[in-house]
Amino acid sequence: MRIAIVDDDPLVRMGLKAILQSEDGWDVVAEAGDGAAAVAEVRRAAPDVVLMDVRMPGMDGLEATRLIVQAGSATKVLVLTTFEVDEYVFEAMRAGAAGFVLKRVPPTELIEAVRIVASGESLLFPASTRAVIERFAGPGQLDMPELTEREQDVLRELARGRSNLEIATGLFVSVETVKSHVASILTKLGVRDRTQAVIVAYESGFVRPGDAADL
Amino acid sequence: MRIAIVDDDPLVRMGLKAILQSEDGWDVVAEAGDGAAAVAEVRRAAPDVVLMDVRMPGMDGLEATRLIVQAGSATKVLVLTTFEVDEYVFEAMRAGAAGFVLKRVPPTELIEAVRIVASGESLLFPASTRAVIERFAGPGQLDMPELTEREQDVLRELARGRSNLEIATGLFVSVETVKSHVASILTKLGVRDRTQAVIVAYESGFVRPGDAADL
DNA sequence: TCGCGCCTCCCCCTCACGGGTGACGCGGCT
DNA sequence: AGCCGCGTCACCCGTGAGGGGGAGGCGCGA
Repeated sequence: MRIAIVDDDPLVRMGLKAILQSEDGWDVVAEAGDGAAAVAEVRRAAPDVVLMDVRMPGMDGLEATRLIVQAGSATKVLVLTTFEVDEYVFEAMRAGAAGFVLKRVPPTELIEAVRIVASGESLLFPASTRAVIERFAGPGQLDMPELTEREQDVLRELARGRSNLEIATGLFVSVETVKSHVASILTKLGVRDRTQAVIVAYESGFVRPGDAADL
Repeated sequence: MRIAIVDDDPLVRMGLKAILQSEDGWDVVAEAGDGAAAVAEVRRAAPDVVLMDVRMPGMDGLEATRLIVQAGSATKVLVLTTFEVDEYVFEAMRAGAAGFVLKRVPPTELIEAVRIVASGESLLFPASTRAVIERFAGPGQLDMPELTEREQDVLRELARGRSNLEIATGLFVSVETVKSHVASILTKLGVRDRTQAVIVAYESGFVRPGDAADL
């Protein structure tokens, strides 16, 4: 197992190195103190796993992760962080990280985490998993507080790509009524047309990918 | 810690019960062999955690999970499954499950999992986490193979709610060109209007919530 | 060399959409 | 009683959007 360690604090690097090299056959083949150096080192050493700190001077760990993953290397990135900032988790996932753990986890768990990401699987620490589930699956379905019940019905229909006429027949009302609701939705959401309304619906979590499985 | 066990196999229930009751202060306060009974038992016993099997005769575990979560109880649902079917994971997350683990995990991990979900956090086993990350963060950004480069550019603009004119100025071409690209996109995606195109873009993962952070 | 896909641009035509305005019945709140 | 939000429906009007054509340039492979 070939491992790279990226952290701006030399002491943290030493600590991690000591933990990881206690495993038979594990080798720390590269170290870096900032994102740019990390990208270069990974390109050079082609490790199996990179332990990547988030907060670093210069290029941060998330940007470095993005570059490493987009370079198409087989190297897996395990992001380490001191604080449980949800936004880091989402950014890290989008950057292509294979895992996200807290620095303070016990050595055995850290070793297990490295083993898991090296095998192609992924893991997040429990609080992040909760955040991800909430964001992914959503708190059920958000309820656009400013919209009335009926308006939410219409917005759901909009988000399924229905025309005003289709919505009207589906909701058993006249097209005029639908238009009136749509107009109200547009002004309340502060958008220009139905397309933007649908985008807001997706971005806000009011509807989620998977809701319109058909089409 | 008050726990409910839901599984159609009495032997599995016995096994789980034995494992969980080996912990001090942990009590299995309800059991059920199908989804409907599970919902009723949880309503009656109000346990802290439910271990929920997916495959069951009658109402399955995912539907039962949905009902339990939507009922607004504080009970956390930990879904157990024999096979690593990704689709189950997504359904479980959307149903509101707090965790998703394989039945075959060692007892210590199962106990740890129960402890985690009871504390309000969540966990998934590593293969599921990988699947979730891939689906959530996506493989970067999918590339609608049937669309040409330029058409993908236009679709991205559509997915940000831009009008034809805005797209034209943004891409430094004429409105006519944009209209022609849009027409091509609509026929290729087999949809009727730009709104449906945007929906397809979201549903297919071509764009993801967060891509249009503005608006 | 020819064809073909892609990108670009143009014209005409139709219509669903969206803005503006007004109206009615209903229920709840004061 | 009065008011107001909600849901329902209606009409007019302007315009953006989409369908159906056609056309030229460019690069690439047959």
